[in-house]
Amino acid sequence: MQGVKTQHWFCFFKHVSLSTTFYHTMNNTIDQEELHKIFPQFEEPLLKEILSQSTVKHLDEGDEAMRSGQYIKSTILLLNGLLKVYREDDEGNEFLMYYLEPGNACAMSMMCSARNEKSQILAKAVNSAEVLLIPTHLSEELLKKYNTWHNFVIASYRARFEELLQTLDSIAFKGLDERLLFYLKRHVKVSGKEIRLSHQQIAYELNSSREVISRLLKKLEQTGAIRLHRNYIEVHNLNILD
Amino acid sequence: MQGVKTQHWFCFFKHVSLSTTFYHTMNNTIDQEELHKIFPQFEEPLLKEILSQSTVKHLDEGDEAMRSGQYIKSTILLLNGLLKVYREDDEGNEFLMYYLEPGNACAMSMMCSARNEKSQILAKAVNSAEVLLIPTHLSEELLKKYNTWHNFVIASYRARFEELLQTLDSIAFKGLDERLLFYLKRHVKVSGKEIRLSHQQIAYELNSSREVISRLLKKLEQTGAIRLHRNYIEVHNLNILD
DNA sequence: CACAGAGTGTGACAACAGTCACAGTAACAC
DNA sequence: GTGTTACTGTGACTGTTGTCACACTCTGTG
Repeated sequence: MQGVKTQHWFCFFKHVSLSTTFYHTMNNTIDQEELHKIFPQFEEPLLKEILSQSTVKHLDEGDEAMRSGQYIKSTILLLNGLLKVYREDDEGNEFLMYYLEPGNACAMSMMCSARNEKSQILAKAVNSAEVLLIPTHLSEELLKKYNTWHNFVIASYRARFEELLQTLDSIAFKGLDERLLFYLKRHVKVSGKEIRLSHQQIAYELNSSREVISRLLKKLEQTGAIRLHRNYIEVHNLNILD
Repeated sequence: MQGVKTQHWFCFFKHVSLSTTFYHTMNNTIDQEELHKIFPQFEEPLLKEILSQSTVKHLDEGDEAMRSGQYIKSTILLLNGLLKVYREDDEGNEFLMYYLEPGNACAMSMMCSARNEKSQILAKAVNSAEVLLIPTHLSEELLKKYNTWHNFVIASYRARFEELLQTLDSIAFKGLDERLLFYLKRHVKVSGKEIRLSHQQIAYELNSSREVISRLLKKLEQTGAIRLHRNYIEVHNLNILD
């Protein structure tokens, strides 16, 4: 099992970028106007303060924005691209908790950096992505100074908590078939109806095995909800069975 | 199944209080000194502000501090007693997410009240308990005014998030045997080595069935980790298998 | 073209957890 | 005491998921 996973690891993002090929600035800077587009709720002085003290970090496909056990010293905001956030156990198993989209903040980074503690999760870039790193001390200052920022932080906590609860629901109460459906729906929401993943990759993110996922996908195809191809799934209508 | 659960529901807290019979003030007030003992990190002016505008609510065994779908208009702090926090699905299944102990805050209540949204979880009093209800507007004020309060809120978010992640781990990665062990350990931590629960009640909190739990407990007894009695489990050493 | 490697399909089997039926036992009311 | 009820134990069975073995297909490479 571990062998399969390791093998899988290296090819994991091979096909993901084929469909999501939007381009972005390769230089590690961002101007106020761009930032405003991503965070329209932030007022000008807040944007200025953020820009003056933060750094932009570029992530390539598959790069880890934060990993288990790592000390976090910044609040992480996603500028563009897509991050997948995983939970992993001691044996190297992982499963997907939720996605982060542009304009989202990583709740764990806020919590960890505020208390100078270790990360408990793993965040990986699906495609090329850029994150904004806001040093802890600034983030703390902003909290007192800007209501907007404070609300943003609280909202982020809540949003992530709720997504986590949804994931928990699907694991605790649902069979693998429904979990797969939930997974596909979420994938469609962030990446569109062409899912360019192998069955192995999906199995991996659901902490299951390829054969089982293949069988369930086959069943789904028979309902007409999806169409299977090599390395890619065409989604027609996932709400058929609701 | 539903029938069993309903039946079970009414007798759920029957035996819980036998072992945990500490007593507390029955009048719905609390003075500054008491509050300081529970929240030693809060400075005097903060305690005074909290006391001046908050109310104490008494909960009897089994009362719900918050339930799914309810609008939350206060931040909930636990003064004494013990709360169990559950997640429930649409079919009435529930499982235990974590406990709240005196000095803890309900993270969901903070998030919900701040945004005037509905609760997504269910919190029940294990034994008699008292909670402090802090109106939303005060909680918001305190956030800007007191660093201590702000840190407390952030710490609460983080603590609850981490406990949730632990629960998630045990569901996602572990078999029922290990989940049971995890459940028992946590129970011992908050309520001591005499677990006054029926197998049915445990099954319910793990979203499993009585027979399965009985079997697993039997196996555990054979290792010497526990000793089974009617309506109560005597814990010897749960770390034997680690 | 042949070949290698990744991806997919499939049948057989094992393990685990949930369900059912029923028996036995402790606690309690009468 | 009897009877009732809740709690516990147990064997048989089922369904779902994970595992293994292997065949087949697609794609890219030399």
